[in-house]
Amino acid sequence: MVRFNAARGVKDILPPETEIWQYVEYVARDLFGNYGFNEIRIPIFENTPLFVRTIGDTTDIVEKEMYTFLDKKGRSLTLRPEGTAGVVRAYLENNLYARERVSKFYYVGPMFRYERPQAGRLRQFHQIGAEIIGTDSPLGDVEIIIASMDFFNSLGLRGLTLYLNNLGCRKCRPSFKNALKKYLETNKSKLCDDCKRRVDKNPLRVLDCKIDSKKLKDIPVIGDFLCGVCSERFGRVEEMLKLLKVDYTIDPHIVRGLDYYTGTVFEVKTEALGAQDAVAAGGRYDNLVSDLGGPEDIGAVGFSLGTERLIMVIKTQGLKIPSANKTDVYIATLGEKAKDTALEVLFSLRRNGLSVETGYDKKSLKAQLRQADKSGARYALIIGDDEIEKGVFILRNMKDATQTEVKSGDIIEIILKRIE
RNA sequence: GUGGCUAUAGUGUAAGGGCAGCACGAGAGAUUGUGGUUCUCUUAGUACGGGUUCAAAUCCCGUUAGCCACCCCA
Repeated sequence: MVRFNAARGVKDILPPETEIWQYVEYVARDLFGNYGFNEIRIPIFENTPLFVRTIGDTTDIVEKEMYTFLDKKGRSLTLRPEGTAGVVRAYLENNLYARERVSKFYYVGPMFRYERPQAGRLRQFHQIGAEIIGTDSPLGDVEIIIASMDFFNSLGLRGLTLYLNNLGCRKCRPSFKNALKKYLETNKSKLCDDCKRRVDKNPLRVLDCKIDSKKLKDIPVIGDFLCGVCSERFGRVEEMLKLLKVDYTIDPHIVRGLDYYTGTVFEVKTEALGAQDAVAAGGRYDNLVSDLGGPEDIGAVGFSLGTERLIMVIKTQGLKIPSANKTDVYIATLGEKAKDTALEVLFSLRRNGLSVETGYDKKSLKAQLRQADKSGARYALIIGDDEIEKGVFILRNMKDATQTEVKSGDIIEIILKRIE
């Protein structure tokens, strides 16, 4: 017997875990709504060049992690590995910059990266993200950072740390990059093999290499190279965070794996997971809109969080989530006539907004009540042939095991009254 | 992509060359039409493919998958 397996690195999300997903997404919609973000729904796949251009052709994501395929007309398409590129593409394609000064979006959905799977690292995973496009104000940076922290806090997460860095802008980053490159070349012998490759291709990445970062003394620090505008803005971000009493740690090793980042970048890490501890990350990307052919000087900032990782933290910290979908009434029947009556009552109760269950197979009353108990129903409605003769049903309170005969004609009214 | 660990009923585990067991779950029943506790019964498993051996869940090889670290990141 051949059985089918899910593809590697993908996961079924089953009840009751889907309740956590629904709750997390509900809280996200509510909170981002309060922050002025509107939902945007963008395609799962895009033309491949969009991702190559925005994420950067020497990044790991583009070099080895994309699900890229040809369609029947030979076009190269790619399953989105992240959300920002698609959002910015949609923003430009729909000329949203002409419609409003600043656009704020959030999105929810699956992303795809061909990586070796591990707990918290899947090939299809889910992100919730938000973007502010149309301003380079430090207030945007702070809104994005605080929206993400508030989101985690409102779910009750503990043990999170916010790490912050600044990557500089078009003006100041090149001088830092050159200094770094020069330094790395003279110290090349100390580097690991991966980093030796990076020196030419993407020197910034050496900064977050765990092997080398400790060995390299007096390596250039971006902070010393920031131009006036960048350091002023970053100072303002720090001021606002302090004013709002948001704790953070400056970490010069945060460089991000996507090339479009400029200025403020951040990661939120948890102590509850293993090596896959980044639960959210983001930053400013002031050049991306113009790089994709849009107007100059449209600043933007955004972040995304990994839903699977978030839910892992929720589970390991044992956080409570409100449970939904409780059965109100379970209908049990006795006899043949009762079946038809029960059928009518079942649907009319449901049409009155009640959550009602009944059994599918012929079973003893005992078994039916057992099912009722298991379903968590507050009431069992027992419909028997004898009672039908008298024009009544038996309404049993499952919690205190009391039961009363109620007139069958009044059943909806009575149950609605008791349930509320 | 590199290195390592692991794989036994739905779930969690035991058996470490010689009869696959336990707990939970699920289903049925315990004097006729009344749930939860208790008791009884039933259900269901050695991931897949090879090899060694009289004999393999157990040893070996391969595959697949999960996990850990690296890498990377959400």
